[in-house]
Amino acid sequence: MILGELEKRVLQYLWETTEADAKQAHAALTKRRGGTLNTIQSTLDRLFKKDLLTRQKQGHAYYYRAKVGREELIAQLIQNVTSDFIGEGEDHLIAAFSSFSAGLDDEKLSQLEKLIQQQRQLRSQEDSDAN
Amino acid sequence: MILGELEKRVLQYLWETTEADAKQAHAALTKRRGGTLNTIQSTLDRLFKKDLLTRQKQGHAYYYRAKVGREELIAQLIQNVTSDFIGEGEDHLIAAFSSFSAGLDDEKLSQLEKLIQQQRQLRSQEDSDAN
DNA sequence: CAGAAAAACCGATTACCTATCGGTATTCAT
DNA sequence: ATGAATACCGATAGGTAATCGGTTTTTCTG
Repeated sequence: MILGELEKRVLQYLWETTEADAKQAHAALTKRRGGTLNTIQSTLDRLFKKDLLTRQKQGHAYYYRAKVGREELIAQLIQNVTSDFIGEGEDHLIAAFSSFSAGLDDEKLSQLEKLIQQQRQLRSQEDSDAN
Repeated sequence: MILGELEKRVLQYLWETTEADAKQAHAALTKRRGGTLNTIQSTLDRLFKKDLLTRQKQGHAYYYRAKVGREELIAQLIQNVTSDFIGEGEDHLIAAFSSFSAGLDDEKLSQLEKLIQQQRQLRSQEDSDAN
């Protein structure tokens, strides 16, 4: 799935704003770029059809919300763009790490390790929560 | 940068084969999909213009080689597709990790840690090599 | 060197997608 | 019911991949 320039901006806007209708989005996004309400409307619609937004009618207008968070979308995009190059049983992140590792300095490596620890910690907590 | 379906196949073929001209690529790729030599030729040319291949004339034909390896390309693609969502000072891999971590089991986490260790080791070796 | 063969190159077409916007149909509130 | 607000539809422009026919250029060979 490919995201156009405007679609990306709309998504980012919705992440900030939580919820908006076409009019609000248009007001917010058109300060620095022109374009009619209709353009925003069809962009929202496209994103909705791509299953990236939810919507709900309130009064006249649909109110849209992002259905996926930033992290989740990033994960989706990475999978889409790399899946053709990643074989069965191979993990996307592992492949990504192999791709990036050469460009990482010591600090970044440590940072990653910390994140891994955090993730582990998070899980043991969840486990005890479940009991 | 977006890669079309055929472009991806051609790249994968070149990673396997190291070097090939249009004719060879056509022979290899067209068994299961039809298409003329010309199609392969223009695809090779497009990839060349995208700076993903190098070429060199030998006899009649250009012989093409992949200019980027698989890992490198994956890294490029990830950066392209995510850069709009990643702020200054934020690292792509770190962001990717955040995106994927929820989907990783313990084994994958350990695998990542190992890779990080390897990367560190690799560096200390390079350091001593340099001396 | 001339002619033939091979491949590159050029241009057109099709298909798909985003961005854009005008015009019409709906819907809602009063 | 009527008018305003919004959704919906359809058309257009612009970009890129895939496809392929036809022409030009290059290279090999006799």
